[in-house]
Formats: sequence, structure tokens, C-alpha cells
Amino acid sequence: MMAEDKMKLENQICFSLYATTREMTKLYRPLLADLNITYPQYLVLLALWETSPLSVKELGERLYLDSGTLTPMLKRMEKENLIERYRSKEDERRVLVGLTEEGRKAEEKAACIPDLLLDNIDMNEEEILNLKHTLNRMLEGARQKGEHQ
Amino acid sequence: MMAEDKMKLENQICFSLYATTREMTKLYRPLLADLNITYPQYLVLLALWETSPLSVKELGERLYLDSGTLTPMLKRMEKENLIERYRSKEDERRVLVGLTEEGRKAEEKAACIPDLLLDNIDMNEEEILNLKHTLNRMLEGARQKGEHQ
DNA sequence: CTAATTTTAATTGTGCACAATTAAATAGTA
DNA sequence: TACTATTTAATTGTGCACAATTAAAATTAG
Repeated sequence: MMAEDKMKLENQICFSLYATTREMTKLYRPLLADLNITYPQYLVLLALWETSPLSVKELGERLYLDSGTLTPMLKRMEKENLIERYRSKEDERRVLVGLTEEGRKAEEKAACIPDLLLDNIDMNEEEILNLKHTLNRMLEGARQKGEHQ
Repeated sequence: MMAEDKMKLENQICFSLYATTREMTKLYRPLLADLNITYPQYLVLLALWETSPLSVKELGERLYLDSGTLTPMLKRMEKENLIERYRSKEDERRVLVGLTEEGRKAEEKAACIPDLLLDNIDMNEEEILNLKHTLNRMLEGARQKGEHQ
């Protein structure tokens, strides 16, 4: 590719990533409206539906988010009675985040979301798996490069 | 795939998108530090280096952003003397965004960024083109679905 | 030509996202 | 033991991102 072409928006892989992520997140909005949560809050619930409780640090490792993002978001979710936050007895530094009864019940309401979202995507399973694989490789590569800077 | 598996973070294509986008954006940070701009501001400059001036609406169409995001960002960039904003004479509703001399000069400093970034990615040209093509298809699909909601 | 409609940005309010700093608890060490 | 270093969250400050509303200008319809 010519040097000038590399400066064109059209040819930038990261712009495609950036734009697609935001448009896909918008598709979640109506599906999450019923639960009254945002997409990042949905990710927190997905993590907790797998394992609850998790410390803020563990949650951050799974979602690639730090306490500066998580702490205020978790406080909002606590106010909505989806989760509870409490200090660990064994290690008072750790704040554990656990599902409430309401947070657990939300899982049933959310069970249809993955399929409803996939209905919006005109891609077959192989394409999606392929895309996910490529993205995960890119993600791990970026994390490697990023961590020693 | 089993219904339960679809609820796992690990299996969600949109989570891969979300995490990868943010990690890639972090890789830009040190490259853009010299220009003293953020990644979204870099996207504005890329658009203007192709065509200047552009109206706020045209810029929004290229970047998939609305005036609620652009207006304050453009004001910050104007304060840094990278761009200028002025009303169109022909249509007073339109605000035109044009490069300043400093904004034009920044293009030379930024010319190395695409290659520097690609150095951080362990993917060949074909893989990248393939990924971009898939993402663009997903993007257009999402925009179609999203617009009538 | 006037009134209703549409287009265009700006504004308001909420919620991430993240770098940098702070503070408390724990672990490691001389 | 006391002293240092590390780990963990919270806090602070800045900058997107977007829905909803507002206001001005231009277009369209009657």
C-alpha cells in the first residue's frame, strides 16, 4: 500500500474496529433497556453470572478495566440492587462484588439477548468464530506490547 | 453452541470487539503524545487531511459521531490551534471545520504513525485486509438495523 | 407569501474510560 | 521487630459517547 493511502480513514483497521464496536454496542441498547443497564454493566453481570463473587481486581482482569472505571460503575449497579459490594474478611484490601437476588434473576431475562443480537448480524457461525479468533489474537498482542510502555 | 455457553464472556464476539478496540487505542497513545492529541482527535485530523473544510455533519457521517460528541471535541482542537470553525456563508446552519497551518503541518509528523502501529500487530497484510472487510460488513449491517429503531 | 416542516449545531445530563495520585492493608526483609 | 515495598481500591481530573432537547436557519407546502 502507498504511504499516502495508509493515512486514509478508509484504510485504517483501527477505525473499522472503533466504529464497529460503537455501532454494535448501540444494537444492545434496546435489548438491555428492559433490564435498565448499559452494555458495560451487562459485561459485569456476564462475568458474575459465571463466578460470584469476584474482587474488583478480578473483575478488572476479565473485562480489561481498572478501578477508576469499575468503582463508580459498581456503585451505580449497587444502587440498582443488581450487586452488592463488601470488603473481604481475609484481606481487607479486596472489595468483593457479588450478585444480589435481583442480579441473579436478571440472568433469565437476559438469556435471550445473545440470540437476539446474533439475529442482527448477517454472518454465519464460521465467520463469527473466525473473527473472534482474529480479534483475540490482536487483543493479546496489543496487551503484550502495551504493558511495557 | 449450547444456550449457556452463549452467555459466557469468552464466547461473545462483541466483548472481543470492545476489549480489542480499547487495547488498540491504548497503543496509539504514545504515538499521538508528540502531537498532543487523543485518538478521536486523530480521526478528525485524518478526515480533514483528506478533505478540508468539512461541515460538522459531514465529519459526523465519516466518523459515525454526532454533534454532541463533536462540538466539544472540536472546540478543544480549536483551542489547540489545530483547526478553525466558522459558519458557512451560503447556509448559516452549517459550521465548517478547516485545518489551520498547524493542523496541516501535523500531517507530516503523523505520517509514520500507521506503520509504527502496524509494527505492533503480528498479522500479515492479508489477515488485516480480511479483518477489515469483515468488520466493515458488520458495521454496515449494524447501521442498517440500528437506524430504524 | 406565510406557516409548517426539516435540517443543522449546540446544549444538557448521564455514563463510561483511563492516567495519575492517594490511602489503607498486607507481605517481605534486614 | 520495625521498616520497606507491594498490592488493592478509591479518588481526581480530563475527554469521549450518546440520548434528548433546544434554537436558529432553510426548505417546503398551502
